[in-house]
Amino acid sequence: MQDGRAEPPKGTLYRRVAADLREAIAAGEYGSGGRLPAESALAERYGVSRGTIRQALGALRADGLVTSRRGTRRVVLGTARVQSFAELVSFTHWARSLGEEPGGRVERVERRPADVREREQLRLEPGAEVVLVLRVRTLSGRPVMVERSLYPLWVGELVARIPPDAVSHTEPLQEHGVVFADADHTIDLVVADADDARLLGCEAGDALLRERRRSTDPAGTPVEWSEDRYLPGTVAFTVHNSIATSALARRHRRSD
Amino acid sequence: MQDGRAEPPKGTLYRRVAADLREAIAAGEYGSGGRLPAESALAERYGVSRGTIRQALGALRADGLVTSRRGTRRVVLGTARVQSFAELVSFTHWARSLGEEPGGRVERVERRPADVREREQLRLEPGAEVVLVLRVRTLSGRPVMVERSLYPLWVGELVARIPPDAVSHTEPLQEHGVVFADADHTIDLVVADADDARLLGCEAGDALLRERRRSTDPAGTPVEWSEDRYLPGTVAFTVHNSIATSALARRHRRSD
DNA sequence: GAGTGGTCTAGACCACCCT
DNA sequence: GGGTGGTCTAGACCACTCC
Repeated sequence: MQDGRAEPPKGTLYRRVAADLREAIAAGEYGSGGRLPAESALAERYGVSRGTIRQALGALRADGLVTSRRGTRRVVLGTARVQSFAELVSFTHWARSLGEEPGGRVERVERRPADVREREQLRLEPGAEVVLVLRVRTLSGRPVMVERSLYPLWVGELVARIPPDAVSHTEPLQEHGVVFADADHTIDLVVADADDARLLGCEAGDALLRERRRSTDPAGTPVEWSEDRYLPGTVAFTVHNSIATSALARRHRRSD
Repeated sequence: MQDGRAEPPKGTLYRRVAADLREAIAAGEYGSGGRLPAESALAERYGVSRGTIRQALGALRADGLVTSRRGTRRVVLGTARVQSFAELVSFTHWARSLGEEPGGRVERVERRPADVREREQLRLEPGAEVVLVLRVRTLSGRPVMVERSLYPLWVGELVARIPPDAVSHTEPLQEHGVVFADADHTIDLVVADADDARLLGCEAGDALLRERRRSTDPAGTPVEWSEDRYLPGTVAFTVHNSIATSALARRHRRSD
């Protein structure tokens, strides 16, 4: 496709073009702050239509790699490595991508009726039950996070069958056809309770970084509602947004 | 455009269609978890091509309002209100959108040579100077955040000329042609230092929620590098991401 | 005024989901 | 097998930036 770089013919056209452009940008071919070739030039170079080029560039735009503005060529914003969705929803994927050894153990599994709020989050009928799983997660043996996950029964029954010392939970779920496709995240600060302190080896009252996450499958059905609490200094969340597409929001908290 | 709803003919076609669909979803016309009409049906209803419909639906997809999957109709994920980019980058915009009274005062303005890291973030030449502005931000008179912003000289000189008691800084900047178009955010937890404690009225050593943000203008030129520290309980950050487009990332912190 | 990205059209084929 | 969204093409016009 392009001279020096390997280009295995897999995936759709625009994904291959996007991957090629990503590599070129990462290799510094256009420099930081440099200008990309015009869409028409890229279309000719890759032998595809302008629409396909625009699809590829749209992906880079969403990742915050390039600008786009009418009247001028696109400008390289940065070379930031973008993590996959799996690395976001799965602690195990994330840890592995860091070269760290993910671990963990299940502290508690509980099946009980869902309360009003839980039913709303998981879009369940009145009287429906949920499965609560409390886990400690470790990086290379060091506890870094406490995870409280809530599953609808059809998912929870699969989760409950996973061995307590299994490293990954999303992987066995995938094998049973439970796919995570969309997630809403809320990030804020919370104070460690007695459970957190015991499991993480900190003091009750210490501050923890909290991520609450609601995940749905490709059909839009909620499959998980989780609250993760991280020890300070172990994790940071990064987001890119632009005047065109903003997925990040800042929310006020009066109470909760 | 669509019977009941007001539809002023402003903006591009696909934006008008998107706005109309957003309203319909917010009004619960398809229900939560309900299915949208097929693209072809929408194209006919609005009298536009399928491509335009897809552009509109792409915007809703990016906001996490609907799913998209080959073979099935789109499903409504939620009705979440999406905040504008301005509400994210500007404290003032954000506060106003909450119905709160934004306030603040400048504590310190300082012009000095940029160090290596600052030069890298703002993409400046060796020897370049920057302007540092330290501000306290309030909601309805209550201090909630300390902001340390770094500007390249050409922006900093404009900022320095803004009255110290001005509520908004981004608005006067906009009037001088400085537009914020893209931003990278990093969110984590940090411990309050003596300055933070004094300005926010907390204890040194207390935990604060930190957001670091690098913003660029439409041409891709860095215009601001800021570190904001929020009192616990005053703010939460929310993100939507999907297997298709992920702008959020979880990063490991060994040190910083 | 030339060059560039943003928008829009009309049509085609394919991969996938469902029944 | 029928319906659906995903991909791709070829062309057109326009709004904007910059020289």
